[in-house]
Amino acid sequence: MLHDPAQLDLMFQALADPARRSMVERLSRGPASVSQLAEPLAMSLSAVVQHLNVLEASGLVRTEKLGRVRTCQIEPQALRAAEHWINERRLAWEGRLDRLGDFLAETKDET
Amino acid sequence: MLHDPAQLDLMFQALADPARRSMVERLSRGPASVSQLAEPLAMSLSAVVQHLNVLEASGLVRTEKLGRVRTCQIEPQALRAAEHWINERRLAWEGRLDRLGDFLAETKDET
DNA sequence: GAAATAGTGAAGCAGTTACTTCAGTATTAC
DNA sequence: GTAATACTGAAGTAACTGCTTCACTATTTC
Repeated sequence: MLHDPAQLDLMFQALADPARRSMVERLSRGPASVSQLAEPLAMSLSAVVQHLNVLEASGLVRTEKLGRVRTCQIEPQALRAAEHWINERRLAWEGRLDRLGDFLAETKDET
Repeated sequence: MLHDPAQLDLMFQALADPARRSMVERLSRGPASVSQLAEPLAMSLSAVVQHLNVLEASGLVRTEKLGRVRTCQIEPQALRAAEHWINERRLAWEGRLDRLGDFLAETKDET
């Protein structure tokens, strides 16, 4: 699994923009062309292509060009890597709280 | 659960920086003061405070000042919100793939 | 109460980001 | 082969980031 810090930078950076998240959202419902991704967004096609390049560089999206149409897909492994990083930290924190709770409960028993 | 797009912007933006992720990592092992957070980082204390403000604005970290020491803690609910957003999209995509697989399997049966 | 500690706030600055427009290149349709 | 489609690429720009330094304010500690 990709745990390269630079890759995480790129993924979280990519997800930090609402236009890009809406593109990921759209792609989570199935592949789409650049124009289809652009359609609901209030910005030029050029801007959408630039966002798409960010998503592709982050590894979250893979694209393939057939004829004049560039078709885009989600790369679920990259999503999983980002999810995993967050999950690990949250579990570490929650585990700590649990152990603290146990300790306090035991301490209380002993008094 | 916080699904405000602007809040997600702030959270992902906050996680996009390696210094801030390292601060979250440190905090996942327990609360820390600003100086303790700064210690492993090769930057001024001022810079660390600025990163901390970003983390706090995103909701990922909560801080409390007692005397002259500001103690920082992870806010696991915020982590969970970010995790949840990613998870939903990944599951949508994977569910789609599964249904496509089923469809292809059925189609094959019928021939 | 003087000195050390812990953090705060503002100004400044180089680099990056999120767009824009405009001009271009393939590919496909008629 | 002409026109429409689907992008692509470069240049420009305004706003935002991630630092720095320096001056400062509270709190402890001795």
